[in-house]
Amino acid sequence: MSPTLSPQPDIMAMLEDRGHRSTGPRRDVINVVERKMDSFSAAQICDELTTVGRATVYRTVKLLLEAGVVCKLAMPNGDPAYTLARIEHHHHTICVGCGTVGEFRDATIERLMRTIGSDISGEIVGHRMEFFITCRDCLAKSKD
Amino acid sequence: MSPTLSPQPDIMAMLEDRGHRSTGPRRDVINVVERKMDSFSAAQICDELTTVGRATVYRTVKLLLEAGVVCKLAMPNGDPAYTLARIEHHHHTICVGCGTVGEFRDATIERLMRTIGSDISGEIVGHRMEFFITCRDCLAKSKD
DNA sequence: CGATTAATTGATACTGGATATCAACAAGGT
DNA sequence: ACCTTGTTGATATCCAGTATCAATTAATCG
Repeated sequence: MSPTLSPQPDIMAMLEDRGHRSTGPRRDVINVVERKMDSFSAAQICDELTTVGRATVYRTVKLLLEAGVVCKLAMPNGDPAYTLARIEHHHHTICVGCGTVGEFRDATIERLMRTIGSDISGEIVGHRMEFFITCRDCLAKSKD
Repeated sequence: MSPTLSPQPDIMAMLEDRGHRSTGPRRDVINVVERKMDSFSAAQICDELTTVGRATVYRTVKLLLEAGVVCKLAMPNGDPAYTLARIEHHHHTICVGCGTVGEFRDATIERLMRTIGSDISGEIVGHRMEFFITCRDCLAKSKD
């Protein structure tokens, strides 16, 4: 029915593997998050899930973050947003016009990492990389 | 006396050029920021400058941010931090051990930007890039 | 210099994201 | 069914940052 972009593993099972219990509220949050095709905020989840407490929503999102199921990223203005991670290791493009978030992976970046590693006194343990773009649709719109 | 890392231009003058007035509170904030050799938070400035109101500190930091005098960056845990910008266009390394922030510039990155530009449907208007590292000192410490 | 005008200040209240507290509750093993 | 321990959620709190607005002050003009 839905055009499975990339079949999500059983997210609740992933959390159970990490030692967390399968509870109703958690399944509810996961169900909502799982359907998100674009970025979302924890507050949005709260709004859509009035049955689950605020604290639990934030806690569950945090668990998902730790499990790598979702990514936390920063919009151009710094506001945080979450996205369902569809690609293992990837980076984000964020349209400054409409806020749509895209994922991409580029081997060049990973190669660059290693290059930079040798320029830096210390050991790279991670990175954050976000590209702010004007997407095709917004470019088209801006042309009147 | 102090080993002038790179002679700071008159920051207050830069703000005046941007149409802002030279006021006591602003000069106070700038004086404190100017001396920062590492990253800092707006709250820290407030603590060190009890004579200046919270709102004014935040406002002034924002002006400095807009003028490109300071950079806002995100620590590994997402907490915001500011640093004095010493290099025109650069990226940051943040030590996850001690929180020390470094700046670096790499032509490869700028080249990469262009490469990626062609892979993305839309136009790149900006980017954010941060490297989380374990610095030499912390590496040494961890070796006992 | 002193008057005018518009920017600035700062106390206060507020927003929004997120976490701490803690008593009530439920999951899952025995 | 029972017990232990993880989980929940209402509430309070925290933190970064912004809105408000009357009082103040910088820069300009005469």
